[in-house]
Amino acid sequence: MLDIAFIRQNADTVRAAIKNKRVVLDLDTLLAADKERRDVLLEIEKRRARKNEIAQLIPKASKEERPVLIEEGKAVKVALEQLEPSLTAAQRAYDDLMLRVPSLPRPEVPLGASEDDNVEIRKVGTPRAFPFKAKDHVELMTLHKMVDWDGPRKYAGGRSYALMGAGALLELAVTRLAVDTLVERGLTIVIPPVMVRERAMTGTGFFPLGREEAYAISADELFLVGTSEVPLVSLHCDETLDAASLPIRYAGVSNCFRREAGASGKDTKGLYRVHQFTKVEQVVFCMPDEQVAEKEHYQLLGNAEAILEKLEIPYRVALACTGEIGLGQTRKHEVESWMPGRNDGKGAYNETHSCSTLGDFQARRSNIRVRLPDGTLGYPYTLNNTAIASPRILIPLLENHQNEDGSVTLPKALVPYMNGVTVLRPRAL
RNA sequence: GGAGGGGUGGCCGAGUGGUCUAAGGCACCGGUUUUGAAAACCGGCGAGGGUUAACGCCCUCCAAGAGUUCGAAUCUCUUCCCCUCCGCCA
Repeated sequence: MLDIAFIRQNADTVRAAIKNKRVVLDLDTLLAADKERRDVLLEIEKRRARKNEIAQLIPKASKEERPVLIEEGKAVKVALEQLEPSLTAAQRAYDDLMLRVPSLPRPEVPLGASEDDNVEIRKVGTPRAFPFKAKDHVELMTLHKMVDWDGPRKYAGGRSYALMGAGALLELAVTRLAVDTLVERGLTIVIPPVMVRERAMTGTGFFPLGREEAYAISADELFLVGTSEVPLVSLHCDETLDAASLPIRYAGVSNCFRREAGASGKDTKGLYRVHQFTKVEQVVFCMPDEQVAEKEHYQLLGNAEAILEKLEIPYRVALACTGEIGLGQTRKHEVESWMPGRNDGKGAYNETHSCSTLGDFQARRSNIRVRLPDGTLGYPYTLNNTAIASPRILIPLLENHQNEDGSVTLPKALVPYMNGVTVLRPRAL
């Protein structure tokens, strides 16, 4: 969310952001709604002022004056009752449009419409040249009996799966490795609620535009979160933070739920795109200062890279273009891990992490403020980045570390988390 | 799930239909005093919005929403949250 005063004064800048971010929104409709809302408000406030005046006069009025004032009070009340619905309507229209205004991309964000316009920053690690025919994760996991593919699809629907045996152990292991890495780096671990109210979804920017992406628990008016970013940011909703308490750095561990509406038929094979997964997510609140935020941003990125390096997975980092960054994001880096089995076995870099700065977008929507050193109130900046998301990360993990016989040599860092096992061997049928 | 008690400014807390423009205290900030500090005394001290060149003026906010009334922190209804007890339960 942007400040309406800012929008009024910088309409062209905002218009450009709307266009570059490919958001569907007519800014003039918003500006008109804002004008309408203020016009009606002015009319109503005039009458409310009179209403208050009359209420104060009545107790002091003489016997003769009193009935006259009460009559006028009644008339003002009726007038207000007639005007108020139009204020409610104007306010609602305005609020709805305001929630659709994107934040402004940082100057370094490249202009572009699709991921082809993202700018590669660096590649780390070199994809292996396999001297044998490499298997993809579906083959490997089937071979190791790491997944039950069929049972869950019967009782839980498409894109369902059950991690079994070594597959389940691997998820716990990479999760714990990520958690330990982040705790060591000073983040506070949080296991938050995964069912939240609408305000948390709206407050973090996932609603109203991403509504169809979330699972709704209608009986209780709750929603399943698609990332623990939602409850972690909401942890401080309606609060005024002390400047001294910033930065606040959290690492959330949770299951994440995504309907993948609009992705039907896409990535249906294997565990790349699923409805339910486990994720360790980093969330930071910092002072509203671009330089501070930038430093935090690269720290979050560095944390994710450190985890990938521990897992010995080759990856690349790309700066997402304007068309690829979300409504609230002002800058986003994607970390793409090398997955040898993708792209018909030719291999491809695919997104496993996403590192974003959101400026004050979420803080404004979630009503999170910070007392600045000069005594005034401001909105803290928020940032987030994936630390690990499983099972997606198991794809590059297994595919990159496989051997010709289908066994998988675990990266050293993971061995302690797998109870000392160094090589996973296919289970005999 | 059942019964009961609560929710007032950063915190504590008074307030049960009209001078509530929310008392008082604590905390905080400024000043006087002091070598400095403390204490004492004096003053200041919430947020959001509208309007204005500015000073200022106005509106809204006593958990949230709706209602009664000329007028609501106060009365009614609904919801949320906290506490106590009972029930159920990993």
